[in-house]
Amino acid sequence: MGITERKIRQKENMRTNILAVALRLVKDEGWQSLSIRKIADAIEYSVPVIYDHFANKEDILYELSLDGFRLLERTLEKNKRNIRDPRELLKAHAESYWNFAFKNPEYYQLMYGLGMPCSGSGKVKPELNVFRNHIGEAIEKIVTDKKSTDDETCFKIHAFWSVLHGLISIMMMRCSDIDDSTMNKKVMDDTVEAFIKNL
Amino acid sequence: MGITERKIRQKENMRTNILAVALRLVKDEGWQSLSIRKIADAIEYSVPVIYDHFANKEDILYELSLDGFRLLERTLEKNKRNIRDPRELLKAHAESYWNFAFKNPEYYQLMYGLGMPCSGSGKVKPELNVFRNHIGEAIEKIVTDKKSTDDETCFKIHAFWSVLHGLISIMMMRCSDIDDSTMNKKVMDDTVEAFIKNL
DNA sequence: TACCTTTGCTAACATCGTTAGGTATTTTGA
DNA sequence: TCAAAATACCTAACGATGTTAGCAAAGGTA
Repeated sequence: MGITERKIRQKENMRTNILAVALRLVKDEGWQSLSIRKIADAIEYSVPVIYDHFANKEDILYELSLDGFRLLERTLEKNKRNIRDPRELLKAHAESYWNFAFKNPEYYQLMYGLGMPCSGSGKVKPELNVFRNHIGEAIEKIVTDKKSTDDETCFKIHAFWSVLHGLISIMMMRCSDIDDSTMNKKVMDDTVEAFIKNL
Repeated sequence: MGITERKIRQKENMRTNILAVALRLVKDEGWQSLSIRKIADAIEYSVPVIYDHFANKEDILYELSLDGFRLLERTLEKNKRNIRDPRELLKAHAESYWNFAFKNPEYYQLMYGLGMPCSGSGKVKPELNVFRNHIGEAIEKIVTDKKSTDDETCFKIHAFWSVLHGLISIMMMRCSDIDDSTMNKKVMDDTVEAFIKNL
């Protein structure tokens, strides 16, 4: 039954093609101007075809955001494989997180609903825990040597995530402010440094 | 010429009325469902009247966000009047900032473009400096006693702002996560405490 | 009275997400 | 092999959006 398999492959191709085209449009023109009709145009099919593969526009955006999480997770996992010292690992994670955000601002904005349509009512994304899992793991390794309760560790993870996310999202919304661009990076480095010392 | 003055007053009334009605709609139904036509309906005028007072929808949202900044600034100024010890003042500012965000989530989301339409391409808001000005002032007072460069102070301000904003926006997007609601507050308190000690 | 500005409206345009319904084409089952 | 069922794909529409053109009535001014 090679024929049906080819059909399934074609169907999946269509799906990934829609996502790829959507991402391209977003990178070129921003979230605000992404429309179903533009996607249909770009894949050279009529509009309803898109609804054979996705329930609605939000679904497409959601799926794209999952791609973003997967991409981020891959880089964090690479750190984990390559770096054994937990403090160095934590620093590398922070750096990777930062770089991911500014190399893929479209992804980051979508993943965390920055300046996005309908992010408030969207599904809760379990992938938000990517950060908690990886950064958390590194922090826990550092902390186990010391005398810290689980709660305290959890707080540290949360605080750490917040600084990073705060710095990134504040910088993203003031992107015209070039002065801040070097400063933000330094603030992050300093904060990470201070954090690790205080663990 | 009392007549023309009355007319001007009426015009301003219309303007503030539009803003008030828009805010009400937003609080009731969320940003996503705010529309010019709904506003027109609520003020009992036809749609084009709104465009006599605002250039476009984004302009209305922008103006609303300025109201948010003013509201926040007022509470910070009240702190400044009432609290003299800079460390206590800084703690109070953080608390006020936090409370403002969760008492007025619509405002906060609009001010910082969380899950909002077209926030990316909007004007740069000089009012973003509200935080820098007030929190910065408190931090500087604490720091002047010590040996710190201006740059270091600036970094501290930025880092402090980032933790707060990060905690708030992360909590806002995971609003279903009730467990986090108490934790976040504690993380903030702890972080503020740690920050002040490290200044 | 004649003119002009203001005030407000109706109606339209273009775009959006989404869906109903139809027409070929292909696959399936007897 | 031939009818039936499923698939692939389209056109056309619905309702809602932001925005604007153009017109009518009202009020002030000369």
